[in-house]
This record gives sequence, structure tokens and C-alpha cells, in this order.
Amino acid sequence: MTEAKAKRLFLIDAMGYIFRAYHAPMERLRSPSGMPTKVPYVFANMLRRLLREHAPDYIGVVFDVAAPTFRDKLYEAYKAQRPEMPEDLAQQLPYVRRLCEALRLPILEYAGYEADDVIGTLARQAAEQGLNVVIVTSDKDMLQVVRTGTPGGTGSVHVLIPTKNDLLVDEQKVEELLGVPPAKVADVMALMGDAIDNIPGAKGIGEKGARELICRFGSAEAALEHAAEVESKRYRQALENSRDAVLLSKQLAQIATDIPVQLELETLRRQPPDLEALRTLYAELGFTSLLRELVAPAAPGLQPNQYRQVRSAAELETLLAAIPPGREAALWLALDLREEEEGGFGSGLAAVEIATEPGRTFTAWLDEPNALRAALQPWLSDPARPKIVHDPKLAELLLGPVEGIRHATMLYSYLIRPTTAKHGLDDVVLRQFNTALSGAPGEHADVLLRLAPLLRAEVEARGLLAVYEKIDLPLAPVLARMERAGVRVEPEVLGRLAARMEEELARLERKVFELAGQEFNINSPQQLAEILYDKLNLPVSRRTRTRGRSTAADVLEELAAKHPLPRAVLEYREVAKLKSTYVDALPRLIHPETGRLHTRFSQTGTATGRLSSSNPNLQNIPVRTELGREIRAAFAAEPGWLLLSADYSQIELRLLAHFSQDPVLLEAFRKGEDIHARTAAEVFGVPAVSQTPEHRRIAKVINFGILYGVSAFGLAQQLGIEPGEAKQFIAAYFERYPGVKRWLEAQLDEVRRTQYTRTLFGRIRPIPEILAQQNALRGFAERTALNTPLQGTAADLIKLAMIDIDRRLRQEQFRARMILQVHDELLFEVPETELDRLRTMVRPAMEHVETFAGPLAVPLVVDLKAGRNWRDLE
DNA sequence: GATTTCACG
DNA sequence: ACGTACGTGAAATCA
Repeated sequence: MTEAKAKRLFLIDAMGYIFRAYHAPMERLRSPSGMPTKVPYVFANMLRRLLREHAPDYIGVVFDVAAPTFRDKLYEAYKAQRPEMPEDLAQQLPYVRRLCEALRLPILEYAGYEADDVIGTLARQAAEQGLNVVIVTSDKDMLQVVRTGTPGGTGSVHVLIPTKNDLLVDEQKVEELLGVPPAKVADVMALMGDAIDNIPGAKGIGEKGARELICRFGSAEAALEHAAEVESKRYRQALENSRDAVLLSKQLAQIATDIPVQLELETLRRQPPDLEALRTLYAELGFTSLLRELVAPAAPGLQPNQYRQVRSAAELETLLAAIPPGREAALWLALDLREEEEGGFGSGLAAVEIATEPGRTFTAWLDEPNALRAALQPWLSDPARPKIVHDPKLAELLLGPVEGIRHATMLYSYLIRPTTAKHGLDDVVLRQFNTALSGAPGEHADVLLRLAPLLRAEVEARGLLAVYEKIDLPLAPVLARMERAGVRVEPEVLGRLAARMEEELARLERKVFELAGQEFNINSPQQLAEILYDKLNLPVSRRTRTRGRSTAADVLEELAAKHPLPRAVLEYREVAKLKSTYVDALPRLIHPETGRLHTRFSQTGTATGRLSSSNPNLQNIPVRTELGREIRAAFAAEPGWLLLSADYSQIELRLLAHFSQDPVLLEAFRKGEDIHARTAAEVFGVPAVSQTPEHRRIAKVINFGILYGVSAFGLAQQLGIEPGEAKQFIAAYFERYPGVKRWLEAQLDEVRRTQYTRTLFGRIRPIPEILAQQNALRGFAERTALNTPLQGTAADLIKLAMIDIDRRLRQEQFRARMILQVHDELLFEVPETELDRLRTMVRPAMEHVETFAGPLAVPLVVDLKAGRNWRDLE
């Protein structure tokens, strides 16, 4: 027996979505014109997901109209206590409507009726016509209209709750959620009330009590009638005292399904969006990621209109030679198709595009990539022929030295918007021109040529030119050389370790299962939480972001006092983590030809100016535990060579001393004191000689806390103490380091004024959230505003040192090579015979790094250590 | 693809 | 009313 599948109508509670979007925890988005855009942005993304995942046949977006409704007449306090809609939300509403219009989603609104009642009525009518209705709302009230349909007969009404991971609620689910069937939802709400909808309910009765009373008596009215029979004194009094409020609440909670509104199904049929309107709207709001999805045709002005294919080396050389001296030429490197996602060491060059005037480009590809390089060589090595590239590190990797790079658009883009993760040419073009690349031949070089002067002007206008010219641009080839050099790892060491760990894991797994009394997947936080909190009934001390119960290490550490299982899980986790992330993963990434590990340094990946490392990440190789250090032992120098590690000591605290000019901090560093002991002495009033290790440990945590933008809560958490005590530590710290306090406050003041922060060398990080209304967001921004100049200046300093060291390694004909940077540490591989010479060069290069922002107020100190491998250094 | 956890500075 | 120390990248699970 076959049956046509019933059509589905989606009714969306727009205001619910809007409030949810308004409170979504994300950074404060702004349109190019400066208007807040978070609400339409989140709304657009929610709709996009809904339409994609559910593909409704019919759809309506239901709005409230600003006019009195029967509920207002019923209860003048109703909504009266609701705060006025915030101004910054109100101004975003028209854009939500425009969005719905552009998406061709019908807007439904009826003066005098609330969205709830419109939805309830339309849902009933549609279900009676045999449709399956899905109401999208997080409003609990709405659960009362849920009804499971009868096959072949009436349709159904479900509620989709976006805040509960798109939970689709049928009648049975309503019972699970509220403990009563849909018909009694209004009764439960009448007793428990709802703060959000301003339904008073009965004071003293919560969700649990309301459910019990309704289950027992059948309705709110019946519960009131039989109030005297209720055993619990609290509930009995609550019912007796709130009689009128409960009756009123029930009326308020009841959703009308019979208001005079007529469903006109045909007007709700899903239609394709108005792409042109959508594109205009997205561009106006600056929604680049959404814009990209619209497969925008490239703007006509961006299409190269003349291009030419070059297939012979001679022709290429002729064309290059014909470029007038001094004329800037854009160079785009096209990678092997299979390497498209790569772009690191070992990527293959497929073709080059070159543009010298807008609209005119040529594309060259030769059968032999080396022939291509050779033909380019004279032009590449001539510094008098200025070049525009996007990614200068890639150029160096694929082509070797490229002289005369004037513009690197990827670096420009990063300097202007360091908090944006994506700086591919397509991303940058989209942001700049609001249009996607079309894929036309020669387009990349053409667009580079147009982009470069625009971005350059912006970099200059923001005072970023020095950082570009003296730090980021010269660093690019240095990083390329480091990536190319790679790091030697000994797979045998890792292989032996893997075997050991396997045994250990099997042992720990047995132990965990035994303590749990059952087998489960220890790697699944969800399953582990069930064992810990449901089966063993251990106390829940912290929840995850999505309200799950945390099984993070510090939580397990606490629980370890109550039960042996958490400790065993911690031990299992340590081994499992190290094995999967390092021991198993690293050997697979060893390059077959060089036998070495070639990480990729990203120069545009962090908000502060730091580098990052990936494929593999060699900036997080374990060091803190004994087992972890075994992994470090696999990072070994070639036979006859050594590793030299040079790390800055306390660089961020030194920079804090420099910035704050705090006399105590300055003195401590100038005298070469142990800074944590000094802080312990200041905060606890205990001289260094009388301190216990505990004193120093706490002082160290406080010092780090200051760097991260200290809060009493965070410090308390870190130290496992009460926030009140942490607050006292902080007060004591500021008492003793008043210069630090002043600087932190001045820093905040400035960021509030300018909405960005700068490193010593001028690198910018925009922090618009510093003015956010939401405390959480603003607090986050404030900590960021304090940390970024310290972390970012340290990053700038080590970059400057790297540039200088790289220059000297080559100039002074070292065989040694710089192979890694780990934020405050540089790692070199050096022939044994060259070690002393390298030490003598590196230390002063780092300690007296040539800055262009004046001398630092405190000395920089570098610790040098050498050895056969990365673990055994001395 | 999002979430959680955890390795590093 | 929230969910915290700052900055990263990667693996495993689960939907």
C-alpha cells in the first residue's frame, strides 16, 4: 500500500529566532558601514541550515506586530515589565525582514494577534488539511499544539527546538520533556510560570511541582480546587496564595488556535531565493562567507579581457624581458591540481600567471616545471623588477629566492585584519570587491595587480607599513627555508614507544573497565560522563558549553578523591593522547625523499602576530610529562650534528616591565632576580630565602594570570582556591606593583577609545567587543586587550631575531640551519664543530635584537642548550 | 561539521 | 544571564 508522503509546512517563530541570534555568543559583527549585523547574520545562518536540512514544501516566517493584543487587555502587566527592546537590536530588525524577502520566505503578521496564536491557528488548519506541520520555536508554551497525526487521516504538528540541537518533538517527546501530554501543557505553565513570556504562575512552584500537581489533579483549576489536600505545605500555600495569578496565567499560557486568520497554503509554497536581492543585502551587510555561496559572477570590471597562453621557454623569456623596468608585475603561482590543498614543502608548480597592466595577463605552463623556473630566473632574481605576489613564502618554496617582492597581498590582508582566519586570494578578493573569482584564465594575476595598491594604501593608513617591511615580508623567505630544511625524527624511537604504549593502554583499559564495572568507549566523553555521573553518581561540578557534563582533566582530578576510576581514566587519557597525536601520527608525515618532517608555518594564522605550525604542528610537542619527553627524544640531529635550543627567558613579563615601567618589576629584571620568587616576596611578604616551593608556585601562577588579563575567578580556578582568596592575591599584587596596575588600566582606556590594540612595533589587533553590552563578551575583550600587546610584541621580537639570524647564517656561511620556532624558542641543527660559533652568534642576535622602536627598559635574556636530541639538552 | 579534550608557549 | 584566564592545532566521537 503506497501513499503520497504528506507535504510539510514549516512555521518559524521569528522573534524567538531573533532573540536567540541577539544573544548568540559571538564577536560583535559589523557591516562595512559600522552597523551591528549579528542578528541578521545568525538568522541567515539558522535559516540556511533549516532550509538545507529539512527542505520544507511550504514555509512561513511569523512576526509579531507592535499593536495591543488580547493578552495585553487581559493583563496589563503582561509584557509591561519586559525591558524595552535594546536599540542595537531594533535597528537590525529591518534587515531580518529584508533577508526573508530576499530568500522569498513569506512573512506572516496580523495586527492584534501574537505570533504564537497565529502559529497555533495556522498549524491547526494545516494539520486538518492533512499537512505535516513543523513549528520552529524554543517557546515551551508551543508544545501544547503538538499532535501526532494519523496515517492517511489528519496531518501532524511537531515542534522543532533549535536551542536543543533541532530536537523534533512529537506527543511522546512532550511527555518526556514536561511530564504531561500537550493538552496539559498550559496547565503546567499556569503553575510554574515563565519568566521569559512574563507569565506569573504560582510563586513557590517550579517545573517539578507543577508537573506533579497537574498529573495528580488533571488541570490547574482542579489543583486550585483541591489545594487543601496537598500534603506539601509549600505547594499548598503557593496554590492558596496565587489563585488569581494561576487562573490568569493559564489564560496567558493558552495558545489560541481559532483566531480569525485563514491559511492560504499556496502563498506559502517554498520559492527559490531572489539572488540579486540577496547578493545586494549580503554585500551591504558584509557577509562575505554567505556571499561566496551565491556563486556570484565576477564583476565585469574584474575580468581580464586579454590573456595569452605561453608554452615555450623562449616566449616566456621574451615577454618577461619586455616588461618595462620599474613596472610592477603581478605573479600568481598555480599549484598542481592534486596539491591544491597543500601549498607546503613538496607542492608542485603547475603554471604561472603574470599581469603587468589591468586586464592583460599571460599564463605560462611548460611540460617541465624546472624549465619554467629556469625561464623565470633572470626576472625573479632582478631586484629592480618589482613584483606583486600573494603568498611570498609559497613563492620562495616553489621558486627559490625571489628578489624585488614589493607587495604581498596575503600579508597586507593579515596586517589589516589579523582576526580573520582566511587570507587566500579568493577570500581577500571577496572582502575587497564583494565578488567571487570566476575562474577565468589569468584572473588571479589580474586581480592581484588591482588589489595590491588598494591594500597597500590601507596598510599605510593604519600605520602598519613598518611591520610589513621590517618584519612580516622579510620573514617569509626565512620561514620557507625552515620548512624546506625540516626536522629529523627517528621513526624507530617512535615505533618502540608505540609498542610500549600499546601494552600500557591495554593494561589501563582493563583497569578502567574493572573499576567501571562494564566496558565502554573511554575516548567518548559522553559515555564516560554516563559512567561517572549516572552509574557512579559522582557529583557534577562543571558543565560543558552545550550543557553536557564535563569530563575534563581538572574535573577528573577533583573526582579522584572520591573514586579510583577518574584517576585511571586520567592515566589512560595521557597515554592515548600522546600515542594518537604524536607517536602514531608523526611517522606518517615523514617526507619520503628527505626522511624529515616538514611542518608548515602559518604567518597569517593568529590574531596576535604569533606564528602557528601545522601538518604536523611542531609547536606543541610534549615536554611537561616524563612520557611526553620520550617523544622529544625522537627529534634528533643528524649523526655528527647537534640540536641547539635558544629560548627567551620570561619574555612577556619583561615586556610587561618595559610597558608598565613599574619600578619593582624593572629592578627585578635589571638585577637578574628570579621573578616568581620576587613576586612571592612582594605578595606574601616572605623573603626569597624563607619561601616554600608553594609560595613560589602560587606566585608563578599569579604572574601568568597577570599576562592573561587576570580575573579572580580564573585565578581561583587555576589555584583551586576560593575566588575571594584569589581576589586578595590580586589586590596584594597590584599593591606591590602599582605601575602594572596603572598600565593595565591605561591600556583598557586606550582600547575603549580606539577599539584596537598595538604591539610595540605597531602591529594592530582590532577589539571592537571592548564596548559590548554583554559582560562575558566584554570581559573576554578586556583580557584580550591586555594580553595581546605582550604576546604580540614578543612575537614581533622573535621574528626580528629570526630575520637577522637567518641573514647571518647565510652571510657567514654557516652549515647550521634554523629548523623550528616555538614562540619564545628557536631550534637549530648544527654540525658539532660549528656549535660554539653558532652559540656566539645566536645569543647576542636574540638578546640585542635590532628593534626599530627604541631600546627596551629591561635586558632580554636567552638560555642556550645543546644536545643530540630535543629531550636531552644541556 | 560540531564538540570535547588536550598537547604546547 | 552567562562562562572565563591569553594564543594555537589535532584527534576522536557523534550526529
